[in-house]
Amino acid sequence: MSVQERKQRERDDRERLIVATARELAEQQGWDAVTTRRLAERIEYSQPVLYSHFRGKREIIGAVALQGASEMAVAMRAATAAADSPRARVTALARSYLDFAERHPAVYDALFQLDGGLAYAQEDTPEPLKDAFAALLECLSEVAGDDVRPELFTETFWASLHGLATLTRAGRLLPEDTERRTELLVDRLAMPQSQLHDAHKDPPHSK
Amino acid sequence: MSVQERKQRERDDRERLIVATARELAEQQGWDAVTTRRLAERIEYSQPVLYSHFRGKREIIGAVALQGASEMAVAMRAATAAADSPRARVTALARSYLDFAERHPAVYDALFQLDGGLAYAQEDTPEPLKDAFAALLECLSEVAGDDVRPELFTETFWASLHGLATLTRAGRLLPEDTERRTELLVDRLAMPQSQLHDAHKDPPHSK
DNA sequence: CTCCCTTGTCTAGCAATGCTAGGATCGAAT
DNA sequence: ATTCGATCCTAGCATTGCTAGACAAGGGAG
Repeated sequence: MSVQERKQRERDDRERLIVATARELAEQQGWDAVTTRRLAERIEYSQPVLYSHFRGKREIIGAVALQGASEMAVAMRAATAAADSPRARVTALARSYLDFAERHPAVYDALFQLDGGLAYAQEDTPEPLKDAFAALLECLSEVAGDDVRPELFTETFWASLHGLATLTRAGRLLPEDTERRTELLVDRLAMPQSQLHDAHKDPPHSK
Repeated sequence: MSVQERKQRERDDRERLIVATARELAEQQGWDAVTTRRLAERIEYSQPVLYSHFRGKREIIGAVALQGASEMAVAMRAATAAADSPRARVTALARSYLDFAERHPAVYDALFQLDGGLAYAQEDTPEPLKDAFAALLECLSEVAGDDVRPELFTETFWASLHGLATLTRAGRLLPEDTERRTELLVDRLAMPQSQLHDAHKDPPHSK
């Protein structure tokens, strides 16, 4: 019995090695450089071994994505915990999100840019993904305002951050103004505390 | 001399045919299906012909992207022209942007998702791209507010739209709430007319 | 009208990709 | 010690982007 356990443990180790190596390779040279051959060579096994752990390259990307989602959730919660006002929390959240995307571009790609074969916004969405969204939701609910569902607000804020992250990384936006764009986003999107409970009374519509 | 002109004309026709076919194929079956072989077969030439017009697949994607940028600029200008208040113009702009992304996913991918070998946010950025950004800028300058550079505001708003567009199309966001998310974005990001000239007096900061 | 030579096109092929079939090998249980 | 099953690797397939080199067509000079 113990021998089977050992084998299973070795198998798990190897699976972790595969994911870690894929991630490392992707961070170093981009996902295009992550070929099954190179990956196999780095883990010092032959290619078919990869397919005994994962259905294919997609699932490997998916595994990296899940790992990244967990880390991202941790990072965001840590960042928001250090701030003391709702407003400061949102700023910290936004910074931490964009910082993660910038420092782990390959992981961010695996999560949101590439096809990792993961289900999103559904029941069978993997736990780490739900949790990362939950981390966003926890912080952003505070400043959503009374006139919008917190989920809807979170989705919108998240999409904005995602847009900033991807366009910047793709060279569509110059990185110098990232901080200013972040501030703008937080300033305008997040409801100031004072308006949180009387937003319905005097909505600042012009017409 | 006339014979050379004819040849050049035929060459130009064929180039247009290549781009149009690539776009069509991409819209029908996705960019993955756009292989040099399939493309060559559809235009009824051999693969090397493609390389006498474009350096490679990337440049073909780039050509589709430029075409798309022009069309997008036209669509956005048409949408905003029909509205009469700054606020209505921004809403129309946002809807038209997201509508374009939804109806021409392949073109949108060529523009912002794939590598078409184009320069962005630089001097040598192709004219159609600059113009598409200008179309955004024209409309959004009106509601940027006094405390932000119009360019910065446009970039941020654009990034938000881009985030919504990509996350929705990738299945990360459910399409049902698109309209509500758009409204939220416009409501919060676009400065209401009334606050345009006294935003500096009493900024709604909570601290 | 005939020959040549440029221009343009195609056939065939290369290296790299994701993925798989089939055989070889190793080790555990009898 | 032997059998048998799990595990792994060699070898290969089809497809990809891209290119070299052969080949043909057609205009210009004699």
